[in-house]
Amino acid sequence: MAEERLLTKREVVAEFRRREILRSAQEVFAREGFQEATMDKIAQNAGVSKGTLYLYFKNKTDLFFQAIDERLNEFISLIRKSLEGDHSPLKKIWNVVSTQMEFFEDHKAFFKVCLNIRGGLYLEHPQEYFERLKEKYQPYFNEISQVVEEGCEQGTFCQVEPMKAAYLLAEMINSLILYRIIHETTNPVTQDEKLIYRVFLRGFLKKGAE
Amino acid sequence: MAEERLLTKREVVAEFRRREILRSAQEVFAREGFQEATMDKIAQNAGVSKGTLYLYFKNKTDLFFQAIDERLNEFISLIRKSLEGDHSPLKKIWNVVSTQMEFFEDHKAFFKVCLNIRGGLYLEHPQEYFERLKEKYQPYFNEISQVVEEGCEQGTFCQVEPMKAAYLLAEMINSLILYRIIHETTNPVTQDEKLIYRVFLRGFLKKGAE
DNA sequence: AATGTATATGACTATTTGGTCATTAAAATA
DNA sequence: TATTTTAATGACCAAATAGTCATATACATT
Repeated sequence: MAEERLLTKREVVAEFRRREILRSAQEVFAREGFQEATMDKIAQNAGVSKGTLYLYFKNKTDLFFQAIDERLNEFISLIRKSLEGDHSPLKKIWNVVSTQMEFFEDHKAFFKVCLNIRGGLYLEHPQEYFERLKEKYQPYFNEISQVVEEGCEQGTFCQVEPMKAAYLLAEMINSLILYRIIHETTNPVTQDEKLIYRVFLRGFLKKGAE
Repeated sequence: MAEERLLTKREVVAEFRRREILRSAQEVFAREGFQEATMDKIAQNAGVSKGTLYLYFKNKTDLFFQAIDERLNEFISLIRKSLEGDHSPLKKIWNVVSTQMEFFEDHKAFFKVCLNIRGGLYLEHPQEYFERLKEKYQPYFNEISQVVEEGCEQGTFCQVEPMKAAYLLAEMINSLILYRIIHETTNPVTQDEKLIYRVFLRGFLKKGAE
């Protein structure tokens, strides 16, 4: 049996603090955006002093991106899981659509933060962070474009630059999430999922396929 | 003949200043985003002192939204013009796609500002401004959804919530503009216009129509 | 030309806030 | 329990910057 040192009380508390700060940061950033979310608010919300934030995170930007990182990992891994196994490209597209729509339906605040980053922050943050995030997001686009490529090879989809198709799909999904947020729609997401699925497929399906 | 008082030198200069400040603001906001664009930078860029900015605009937010307003008007009126006359819904969709893609191809910086607003600023600005902007953008969505509605009535398009179709179209276009920006694509936009047109139409066209 | 009026200026103020650090408290260790 | 090590605190600092206002300048009017 491996010699597993028990965690000291110190380490347990530290881990707990870290998580509590991240949770608090996610909350405040989502609610107020980057600028309005002050370190004081985040600290207060987490029930620690401001100084403590700096024991666990280098600076505000660092905290921000670590807070996002977690959720983004969760999202990416959900998408990955939904593409496991050897389903048809059609089925995989459906899985992406429904996974993403449902995820953001449950995390509207996080969705806003994502838009926020894409639109604004890469003007206002060190390039370095934006690059890292882009890298993080890349697998998502890669997965989709791979599915499209499969579809092309199998002759289900018509010839198209797979990455562009991936962008199109991603934004089509975003558009309806945005629609739901702006119009405060509450009816089931399934309808919207079906709409996107249909439009996307019709757009890319080869005549006669499936 | 109406008694047209000539503008005094004062008034001419004032109008010139106003325009020069707006132009400068558009430039700096587009390049640096809202936060990083300081009033000092804008003033310097316009070749006036900071105090002068406040003679013409209430505050920074006001200047920002007025700067956007102009471009947005230009955009909306281009879209409107492209929809004038009684073309078929198909032709109109094509006009929207090509007008929008070409406009933003020429105004990438402004496109970023738009994303910026949509994503972030409505967390960080007085609600009031966001509402006004939303109102401003509304005609765009109305025009498109009207075209879709026409198409439905004429039996060209299949039944669909027109406003959702409008959102979908708008974001599909955005997605490829974004793609072009991120991948620094320089090949002609026409290809991308065609792609969107095809996907959108296939998605919404009734079987057998056109 | 002299006087009055509107505009421009930029040093200055007030505030906000990210980040620090000397001090205190708590936990590990001997 | 005494001592050492580590973590937490929050008053404090420095920098940035939106917005102001007394002064200076340019224009209009008589």
